[in-house]
Amino acid sequence: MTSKRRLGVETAKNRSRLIDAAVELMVEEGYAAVTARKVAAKAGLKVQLVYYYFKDMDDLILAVVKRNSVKRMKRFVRTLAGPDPLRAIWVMNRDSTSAASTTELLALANHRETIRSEVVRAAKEFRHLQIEAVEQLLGDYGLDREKVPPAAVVTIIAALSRAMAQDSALGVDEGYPEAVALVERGLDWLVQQGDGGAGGGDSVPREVPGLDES
Amino acid sequence: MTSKRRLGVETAKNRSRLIDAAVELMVEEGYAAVTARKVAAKAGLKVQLVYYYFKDMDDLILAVVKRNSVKRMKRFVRTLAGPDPLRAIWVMNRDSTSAASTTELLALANHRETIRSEVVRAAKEFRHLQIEAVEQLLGDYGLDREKVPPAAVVTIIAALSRAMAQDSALGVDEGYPEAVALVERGLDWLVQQGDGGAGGGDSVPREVPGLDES
DNA sequence: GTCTATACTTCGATAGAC
DNA sequence: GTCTATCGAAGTATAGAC
Repeated sequence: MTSKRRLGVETAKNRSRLIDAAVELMVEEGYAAVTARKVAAKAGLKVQLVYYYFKDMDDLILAVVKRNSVKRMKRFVRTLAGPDPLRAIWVMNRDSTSAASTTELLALANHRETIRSEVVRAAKEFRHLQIEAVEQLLGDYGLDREKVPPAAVVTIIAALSRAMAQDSALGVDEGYPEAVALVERGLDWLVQQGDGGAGGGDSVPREVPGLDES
Repeated sequence: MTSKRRLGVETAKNRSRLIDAAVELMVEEGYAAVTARKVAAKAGLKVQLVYYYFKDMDDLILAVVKRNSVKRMKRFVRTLAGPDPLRAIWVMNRDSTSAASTTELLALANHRETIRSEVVRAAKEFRHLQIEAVEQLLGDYGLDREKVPPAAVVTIIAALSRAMAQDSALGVDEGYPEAVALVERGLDWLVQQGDGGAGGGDSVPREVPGLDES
């Protein structure tokens, strides 16, 4: 009813190519460069195909966001399966391959409602899952939730990771080595609480965490 | 030599208005909306004045970035003058009035070289000054730099602040109350080391910082 | 599904009169 | 310093033939 033009299948090969092209463009040149013409050119297709597969440009961007969310969730589930999930979460967050597109998506979400709601939805879901996982872990370690709130740990780790990814993309690394070292110390300590000095093997306990009296 | 067109004074009233308009547009609609026509319209001026005062659009954006840096530096210097500079730095970083433009500028810096170098320059300078200030403070408090590295403290605080500002702009606050509380606890503890339980008065020491054994 | 053709808008940027 | 006039390039989106 709403639109005269009516077509566009979901699992088509060219549709996927257009999304790929859009992601590349966003990373390389920024969201402003994601135009129908450029996307089509990068995908080796004609402009009109963009409008055949997507309602409009917002619809294309939305597809990019969703693909992004799905990929990240899959990685997260895989990550949790391994040993030392706490540090795995940290490393996963630190991974900066998707840092560039995250920055762009964040900026985009501020100004386009459809994008915003999807970004927010995915972010909340992801955050909750991480908190839940860490709650479980710290519980297993027998740690007091009051002293080491899982939500705080996850949030600080995520914040530091994102900032580091954003800054290193620009070539700014001032302070990060020290910050990372401090977090690592904290994680060492947390994990050490867990295996009680028996299981792991190569975990080097060292001392107390970061902010302790001298 | 390079350009035929040659004019544009630095301290003109209309020049400043154009920068104002550019900032507003960037915050409200994103950097892609900062076009010569829209900026002029928002400033109530004719399009051509944009090109009279600025070499090109990049030049305008650059002016926005510089104004931003200067403003932030001034706030920082003011901030350091007061009592409890450590917490003042934290509060200042948390301030989210400029969060929106920061997100945009960050995204922009990834793709435009002239913007990037200025953003990076300002970021590094600012970070160094903060680290220096905190080093001084923690030194006064008689704290061991190995246990509480100033660079790590500043970086984590800045990272958490930025992430929180970005997320709250979108309406995501999951985990932040807990993270903020943890940081506050840490700051309480640090400051407490400083005034030895004498000076301040209303500072409630409570206990040890965040990541301590139970 | 894909292409041709096309309408309309907005953009950056400049030349030159006043 | 500001305005009129003007380019050409690039953008979104649609209609309709094949």
